[in-house]
Amino acid sequence: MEKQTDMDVIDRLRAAKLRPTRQRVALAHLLFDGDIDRHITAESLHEEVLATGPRVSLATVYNTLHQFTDAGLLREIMAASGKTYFDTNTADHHHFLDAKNATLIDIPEDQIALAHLPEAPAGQRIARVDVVIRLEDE
Amino acid sequence: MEKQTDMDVIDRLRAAKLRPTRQRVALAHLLFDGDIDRHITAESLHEEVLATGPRVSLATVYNTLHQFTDAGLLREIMAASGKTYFDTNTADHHHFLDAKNATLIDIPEDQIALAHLPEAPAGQRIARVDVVIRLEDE
DNA sequence: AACAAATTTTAGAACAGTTCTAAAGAAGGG
DNA sequence: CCCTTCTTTAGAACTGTTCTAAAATTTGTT
Repeated sequence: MEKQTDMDVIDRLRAAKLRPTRQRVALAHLLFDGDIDRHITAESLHEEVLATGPRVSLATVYNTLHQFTDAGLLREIMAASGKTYFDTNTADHHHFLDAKNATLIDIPEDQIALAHLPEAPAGQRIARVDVVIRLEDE
Repeated sequence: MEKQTDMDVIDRLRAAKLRPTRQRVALAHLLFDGDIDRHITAESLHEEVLATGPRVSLATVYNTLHQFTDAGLLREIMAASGKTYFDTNTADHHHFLDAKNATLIDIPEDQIALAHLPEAPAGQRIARVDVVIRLEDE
């Protein structure tokens, strides 16, 4: 995804039924401009927005991350280490976890073949399959 | 694993280079007697031990869970929901996650076939692969 | 059994990450 | 513009976990 104009971002927010406030526009630019997949935490995004954009409180960053996640613009990652990570790549894919550096690395979905999955228990269905490959130093 | 005598448990602790204190013996019985795989948190185990055994502080439960994990008697599970879960089944296996009830269900390893895995990044090796199948209501 | 040394437990404080609260501010529609 | 609704905010509150320093227990040695 290339650098977006404010208008692009505003449309995106409107489509998600979120008012395009100054704060949300700034956060959306940070999250969705550029084409790299990002793994961010509330704290890291907060620091980032403070460094460049308008003043945004940490509470708003949390609110916004959850709203974006509910709207399908972000995905919450099953993280280690107590912190919640959000992934700007909402396609199905998996992760390497470098526990020592608390870092996640994307693995494209087609690089892992899940040959057969068990049945979900009665009354429930599979929402999503997450594979986390934990790394350690050689 | 069947109900163990204190002696069984004490030997197990000694083998892990842990002094068999009253507290650790009580916790080990709760964790390892009976043959069901258990998914516990520090808090849940603390309540359980208070209900039946000697007084054990929450700090000791945390300490013990980490010591048992380091000794390979427990495994820490990549959980959702901020809480840390410990699994008495230390064999390779995977989990269903019922997010609504914050419950984990074991999936035997042979019920999931991981056909091919990507290479670990240079200088690192794969420590462990966790598959979490997130469930939702039908 | 008594002693000293080493380890463990403990209560409570401290801490990190996240959510809540209630008041002030901004956005959208007539 | 004005009114209603939604959003942001600072700070308090909360949850799960770790830390601290003192008291208690365990172990090895006599």
